[in-house]
Amino acid sequence: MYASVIVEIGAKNVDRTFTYRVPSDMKSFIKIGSRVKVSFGKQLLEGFVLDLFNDIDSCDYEIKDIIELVDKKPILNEEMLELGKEISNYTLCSLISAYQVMLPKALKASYDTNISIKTNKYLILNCSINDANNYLVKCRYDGQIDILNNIINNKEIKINRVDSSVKTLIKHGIVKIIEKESYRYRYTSNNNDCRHILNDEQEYAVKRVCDCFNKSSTFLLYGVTGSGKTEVYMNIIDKVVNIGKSAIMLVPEISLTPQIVDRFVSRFGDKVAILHSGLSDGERYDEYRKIVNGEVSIVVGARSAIFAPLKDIGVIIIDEEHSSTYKQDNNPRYHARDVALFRCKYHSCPLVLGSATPSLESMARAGNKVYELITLKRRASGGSLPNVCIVDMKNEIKQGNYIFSSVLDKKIKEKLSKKEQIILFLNRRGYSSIYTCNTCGNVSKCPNCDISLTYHKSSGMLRCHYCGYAIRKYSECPNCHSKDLIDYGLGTEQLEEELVKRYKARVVRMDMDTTSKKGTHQKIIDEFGNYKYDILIGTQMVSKGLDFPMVTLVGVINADASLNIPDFRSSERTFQLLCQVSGRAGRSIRDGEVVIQSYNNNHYSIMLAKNHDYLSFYMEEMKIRKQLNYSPYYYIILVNIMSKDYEYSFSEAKKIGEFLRTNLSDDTFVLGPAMANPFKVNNVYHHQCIIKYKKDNKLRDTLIMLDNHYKFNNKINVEIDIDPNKC
DNA sequence: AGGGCTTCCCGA
DNA sequence: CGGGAAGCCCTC
Repeated sequence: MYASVIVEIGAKNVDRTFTYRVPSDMKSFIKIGSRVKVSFGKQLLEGFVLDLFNDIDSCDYEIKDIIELVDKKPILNEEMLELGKEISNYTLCSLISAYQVMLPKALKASYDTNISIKTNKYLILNCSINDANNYLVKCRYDGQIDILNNIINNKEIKINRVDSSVKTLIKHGIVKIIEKESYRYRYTSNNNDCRHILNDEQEYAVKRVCDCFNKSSTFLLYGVTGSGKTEVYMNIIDKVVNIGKSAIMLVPEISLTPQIVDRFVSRFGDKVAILHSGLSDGERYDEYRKIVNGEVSIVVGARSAIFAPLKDIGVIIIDEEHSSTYKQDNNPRYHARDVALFRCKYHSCPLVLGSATPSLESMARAGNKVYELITLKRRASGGSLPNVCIVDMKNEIKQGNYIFSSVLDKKIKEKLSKKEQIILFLNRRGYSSIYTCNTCGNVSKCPNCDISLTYHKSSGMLRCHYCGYAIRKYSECPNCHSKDLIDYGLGTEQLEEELVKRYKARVVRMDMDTTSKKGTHQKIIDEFGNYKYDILIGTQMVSKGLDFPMVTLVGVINADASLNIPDFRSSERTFQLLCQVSGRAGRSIRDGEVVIQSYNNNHYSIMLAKNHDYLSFYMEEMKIRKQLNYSPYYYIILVNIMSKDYEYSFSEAKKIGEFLRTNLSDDTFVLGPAMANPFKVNNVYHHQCIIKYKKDNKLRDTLIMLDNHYKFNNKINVEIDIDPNKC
């Protein structure tokens, strides 16, 4: 018997199977999808069996034996084997990396991982109850009597160490030790299961999806913030579980840790497995094993949870479907939505995409009846959407208000006096983003990247947010030795300082710097929820999923930050962000207010966010996308050209641009090459070409040719990003 | 990826 | 001509 094995090396030139002989004692255990150890050249590697066959035509190389079968059961099931091929094909990544990305670290093919299954020891009877009772009668030792009584009452008891009483009991054949797998991660909910009665809109949504349980249809659940989408999801999942099937629920990473998980655990208890980036490798492995062993029927998690090896999936739900976190931004660059579509087809079950601000792509598909649109127009609490006020910061600056406009200032004071809570959003961490010399104009820049350094006051350092480079803040210009240095560009650290100074308020800051340690994120949320603070300030992290009834004011300090990013989706991102942040206010009976400060207060994505007018925004933005031939009218592919050698990078980029233009159809657009933004990261120069196409028969072959041409070239790295997040 | 084998360049 | 670096190619 022979096996086709793909080994753990990710390089393109070994991305194929190699033939190994299956030793006879392995024959009855080895399966397609099994993980094996093999010798490959001089090295020992792990790999996956992708095929098994009995006979082989003569071959001109010597076939080696498989050294070891790593696990009792195959790691990749039939669905995963197929899905891997699909991902590799679609994203042009190596097949092995497509398989590896689906697995937790403990199960990846990798020779040196050693994450073990943790077990607990239990004592059980090793004889009949009668014998045990007889022994009890004769026994004179309290220790043994306690243990034995305990076992008789509880069938088994957990032990941490084997003491002399236990040893004696074992010696007499009365009890024995068994080991059981234990799971490291245990999420306990602090809340009770509080179900809400569905309103008619929610009822209808649940019914529509449940009517399609055996079809692979896709729904777009468009519901304003606070319309009770989560409640709809939970009702759908409840029904799925009741008919004996399983469900996957994806949420964006940042909103995962706190409140949604809590609601799921309190409602579904230990039927739920949770997968997020905060888990250690061991914890993740354990959650994964719960799924494989069929002990859970619901998986809640971030992007990679879409690979959860549940059997018999009844529904997949993607919450905040517009979120860019669903696209992996390194190889393999898969989109969780695409994987979900594959899996829903495979299991013939519905896919639900939910959002208050659906991506234009999804809304357009709903418009074309590819997805079925379900709308939730009302807030579930009956409350109205918060009142949004847009402030023109150009005027405020004239009055000397740089950070807080007079409106925001007044409202902060008002809420503080009423003991209500406030969330302030500022999408920039650190103290100030630019540190510059007033005499010569020299700006502190990262030597490795094309980025200015951000001043972090707490550590006294200037840091690069791209590569991590940091230097101590200097007080003399390195260029002209002037001491006249200033910093500007407000960051969260400075905002925090200002708030404390001005309002004497209790302020807590949530950004990458304050949440890097495990558990700190949750701690901040809990403490803010328990009213230990008046004001929560933060970056992206505070924009999604948080639900605090006492928050009645949300302030956006600088709405322009995301608008000024050179990307065709920046308007869409800004609109989504503003709607989302606004949605944090007034989630209970109290009315909420939102203040948005901006220098572009006439921009449509800011103006339309005022009235949460998604549909108008959709129409407006679609016009622009149509004019500029962008998604969803055209599909986008980004070709990223990276090299440490600037000249070489640029000249190859020009060749690539020409190559694409000559090889692709006439109605496909090729833009560039242009300098990427940022242009230099970690001393690597980035150029890019953008392909915009509707239908192009030559596309796949051309991209594969391009990919093959550069895969052995180690002076330059060419990456092809299908349907990129940013370009 | 990692190792062996070939090639190429420069000084003696 | 020799040695060492750089490039090339193979791994069942």
